[in-house]
Amino acid sequence: MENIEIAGVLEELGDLLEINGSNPFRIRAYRNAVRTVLGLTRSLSAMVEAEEDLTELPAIGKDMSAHIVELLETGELARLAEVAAEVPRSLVQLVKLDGVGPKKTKKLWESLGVTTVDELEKALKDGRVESLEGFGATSVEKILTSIEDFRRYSGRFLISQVDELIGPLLAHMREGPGVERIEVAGSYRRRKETIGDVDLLVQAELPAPAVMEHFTAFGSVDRVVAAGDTRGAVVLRSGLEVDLRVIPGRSFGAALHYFTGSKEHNVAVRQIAQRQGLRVNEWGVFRMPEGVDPDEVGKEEGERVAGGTEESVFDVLDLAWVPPVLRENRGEVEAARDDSLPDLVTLEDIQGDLHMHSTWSDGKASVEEMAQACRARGYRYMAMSDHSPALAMVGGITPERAADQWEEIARVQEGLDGITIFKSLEVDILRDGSLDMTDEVLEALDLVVVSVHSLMDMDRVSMTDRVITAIQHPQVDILAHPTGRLLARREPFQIEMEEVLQAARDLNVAVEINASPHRLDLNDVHAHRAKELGVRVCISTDAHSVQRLDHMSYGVDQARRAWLNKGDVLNTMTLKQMQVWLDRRKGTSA
DNA sequence: GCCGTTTTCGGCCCGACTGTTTTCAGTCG
Repeated sequence: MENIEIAGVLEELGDLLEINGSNPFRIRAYRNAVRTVLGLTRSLSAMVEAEEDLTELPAIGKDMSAHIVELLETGELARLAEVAAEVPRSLVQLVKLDGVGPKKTKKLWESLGVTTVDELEKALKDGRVESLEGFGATSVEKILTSIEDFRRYSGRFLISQVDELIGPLLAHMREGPGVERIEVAGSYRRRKETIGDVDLLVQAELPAPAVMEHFTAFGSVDRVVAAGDTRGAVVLRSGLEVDLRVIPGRSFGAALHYFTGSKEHNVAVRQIAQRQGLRVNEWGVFRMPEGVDPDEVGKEEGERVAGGTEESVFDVLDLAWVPPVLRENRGEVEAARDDSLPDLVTLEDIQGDLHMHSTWSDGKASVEEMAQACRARGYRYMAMSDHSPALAMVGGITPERAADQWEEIARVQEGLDGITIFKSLEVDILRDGSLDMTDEVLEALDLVVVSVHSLMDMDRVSMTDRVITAIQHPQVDILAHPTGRLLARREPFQIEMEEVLQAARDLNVAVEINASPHRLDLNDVHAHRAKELGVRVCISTDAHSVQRLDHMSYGVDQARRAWLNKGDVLNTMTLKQMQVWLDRRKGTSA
């Protein structure tokens, strides 16, 4: 059983316990355990196999550990069956609807016998819900809308989609009356791969009803969800929800920190504050007078000690300012305290792009157009890495055509100075781990990228063997999009990434962070693990057009979320260093 | 259910908005 499936079972059990009215802290314990499991780079199955003590993992205690072992051994969980005997499992779907939580779910089920979204829809339409205590005509309408949305946009938005969608909104808000400053917080500011909704912060003197009016009047607003004094929410026609908070200047930094999250990061920061007798909320940092119970006083009670800027919030807690990409409570708070935060790689550090396509396979631009575009981006080198012939549908390059392409590359190179074009191919990894190209051609290439494009439903052991066999080929330099995932479309294939990364380290092969916003593969957890193991990470766009070369920034964001610094990233090397690296095996085998 | 500079029991982050139960519970982030 895969980690993601184990996390799914624990999450479902947590949801059911919540509907059943269990201790809220027990529910939180399940949520925390799910988070830990999803963040692992190794499969729990392998860890249990190696007789490792799972309770060493954060948020995994005696019970969780036993649950995991039981799931691995039997594929089932007796505790889940027990709870499911009391609470129908389908109810977890209801809790996921906007405006419906565990309490209302329980009420709907106990009073009306509703157990599924379809049954709920029926009950909403025939008036049975409206007559229930705690519900009314308005909530019926709201829930019906959530059901519609749930069916229409059952997903999150890619960060690149959000970039496109909110540009016009930001421009609109900048023209708003009394708007002094505007920032996007939340997972967007943390540069996560996908975004659930957008958190917009506007600095203005309160009260500021004109700001809220201006916000809800934006042209692309489909409907207004909420519109209070300081908080509003709208859904755009694209289905993207945008939350707006209006914040006075004295609190803007505290609010920016609070709404940037993550939730887990905020909890960790609050705990530190608590130990220092300070209270942190979105309005500022406050020192509480002796003997005053924070629960008994107002939100801005006590002596304000910080809040205008984000820096001031960290500073008063004796923490270094933490880049938003690191705020996931994965050690950044401790690092901020010890002043040991990483010096993260930046887009300016990138010296070249080592994975792209041209019209020789399925790209839209010629070799020359791609080369010109790379030079215009200030790169010193690039790899022209079209597909190998296994991808017949995209016109992969056969051994016979390879020489023709090299001629063209040589011709383009002659007319270009300041950038070096590496002869390359993105070679398919075949079923048995062999490469879809003759050794002769592979040896003639400057740089070899390999990747999996077929038979993605192999079992984990076979897929892991397949990929490791492939990178053992002495000509391989980079393993591209190592898990094959397509965000919001295709799950990663099953592979034991820990073993692959260790093999890459031993073989001195780099692994890719594919910068396409549809892939961002490796993910942050795996890329961080690569760094820990000393595996070189390469950030590449896999661009199929000139414009998509600009996706590099998404890849850099992903690398930053993985704590990578310049030295961890292959394509921050100078041309000279890169040429030495590409020759690395000649030195060792001689 | 987890965890320990608050340490094996007792605590676990905090506030806004909405609708409806006219004083607050539920939901959300």
